[in-house]
Amino acid sequence: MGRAPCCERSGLKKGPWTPEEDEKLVAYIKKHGQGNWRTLPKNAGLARCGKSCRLRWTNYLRPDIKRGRFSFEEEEAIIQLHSILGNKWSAIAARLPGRTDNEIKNYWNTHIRKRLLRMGIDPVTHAPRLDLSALLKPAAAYYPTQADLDTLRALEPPLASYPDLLRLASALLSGRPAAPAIGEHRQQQLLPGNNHNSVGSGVSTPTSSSPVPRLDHSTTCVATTFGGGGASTDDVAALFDMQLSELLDVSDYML
DNA sequence: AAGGAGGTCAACCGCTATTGG
DNA sequence: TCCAATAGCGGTTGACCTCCT
Repeated sequence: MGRAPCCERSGLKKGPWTPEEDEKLVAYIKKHGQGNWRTLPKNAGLARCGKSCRLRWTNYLRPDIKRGRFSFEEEEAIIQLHSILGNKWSAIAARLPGRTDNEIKNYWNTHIRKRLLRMGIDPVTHAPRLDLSALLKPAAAYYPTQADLDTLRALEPPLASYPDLLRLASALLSGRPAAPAIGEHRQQQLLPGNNHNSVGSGVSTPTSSSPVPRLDHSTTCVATTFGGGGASTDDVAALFDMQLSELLDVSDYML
């Protein structure tokens, strides 16, 4: 597969699109459909390469694009999906109707990533980087102390406001299985094949080679085998991380 | 008021995947 | 099966904007 010569051809315009160019592109696609991006600019009377036209259309001009600030629900979904899919922006975008991969990528890099870092959460692994992470260290993971739970209880807003996290923390303390939590429910909803709001047909499903496959394990398995030695520290960390990120995410919105 | 710093986001770059001859 | 063309993806850049000093 050779490299596409694309924009390197001289005489093709680069940089920001003018309203006139937008008009031409929209009018052409409305009339003829997307078709062949390579020949589209010529047929539409645009001095742009096909790649540039495709990008402009998919990221900006498409009529179904939702513009404006991301809602809390969207942001929450992005964080959850990113913990499952990693930097698969197109796969994440396919699960957020009206949002483009570029928009989500930008939003992640400029907002969410920084906020997670500020909150002490690693945006790549989604693992807590707070002192709370002591709960997840191998030596303490299965037998956290009462002091550890007290730390969680002292959180503002109160941990009691988040029964799922509290339930998991209590399970950590008692060593008994945690009941299915909201994170599990959401993960079931968000995992490929379980989403009914998915748009587009070319959604790639994560494979074993996914960059962040940690949460491919069933959280139910983690929860029910918890305390019985069946769950790895990573599994527990992943589940706890999901709950914690939900807690911290909500608290950030309250600031 | 000026200008420097930092944030935002549209657009580009370079690569891989897919398709079709 | 091979190879070229094309589509699509994730990472990066840079112009523009806002905020701060």
